[in-house]
Amino acid sequence: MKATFGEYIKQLRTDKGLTLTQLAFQLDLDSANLSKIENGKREFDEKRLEKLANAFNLDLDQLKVEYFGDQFAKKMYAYNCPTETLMVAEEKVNYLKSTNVKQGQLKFENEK
Amino acid sequence: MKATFGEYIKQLRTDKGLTLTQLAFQLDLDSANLSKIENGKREFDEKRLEKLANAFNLDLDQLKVEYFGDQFAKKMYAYNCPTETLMVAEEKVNYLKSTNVKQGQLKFENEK
DNA sequence: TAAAACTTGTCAATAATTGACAAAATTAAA
DNA sequence: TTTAATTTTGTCAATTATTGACAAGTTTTA
Repeated sequence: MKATFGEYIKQLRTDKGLTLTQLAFQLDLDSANLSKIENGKREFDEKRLEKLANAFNLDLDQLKVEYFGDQFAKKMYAYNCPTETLMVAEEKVNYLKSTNVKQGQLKFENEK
Repeated sequence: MKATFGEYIKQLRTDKGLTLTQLAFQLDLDSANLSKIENGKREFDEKRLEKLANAFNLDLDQLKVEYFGDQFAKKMYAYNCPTETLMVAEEKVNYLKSTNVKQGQLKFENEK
């Protein structure tokens, strides 16, 4: 397993024999900044997930799994959260789905 | 279950018969802003989790479960992430723990 | 109906993220 | 080796997001 999403991208990129510049172009990103992302010095912005999926012909859902799984894990690790946290997250997301909360009602929804 | 962390705070607060002003003071927060937090119009800042635990004599770990569980759920809901995301998160956090990544190595670690 | 409690709106101040570029370091090719 | 390509690192202004603060409104309660 790759520890970070950055390493995951790097893997994809090198497997396909792309240079940073080439991939960065597809992601509408500076190659220097892509390098930082790959090396965990910057975050990959979620607004580029779709472009990333396109670049490598990946399933967007699978990419979300990798991306957010990584985000959550880092948070958990940084804040030393009990594993239970993820169970509660699951309950809550089911609850949200079941109540079908309107867009914009939750603060998070405002994000792009 | 409470849908949001804000509602959870409100519950705690009203159960204890505190006013917004009283709790806000303990959290070093403006009462108007606490109101927004309770109503999901603002995020509760993680740096105040400890104060919140103190105010209600709660276990900090349990609070983290509620807080981050809520955060993750909202993200998942907003971005329509597959449930699988949480499994991957669990794997990854275990991986991080097992490799005992040094502080500061991960971008996230820089946060307070 | 007056006071207390709560909510909402706004905005400047602060903080975080981003894009951009230069320059170093590393790697690959000739 | 030299040279070119690639990658990494550092920096910083610009953009964007979050926060604290306060005023003004509404709702609740005594």
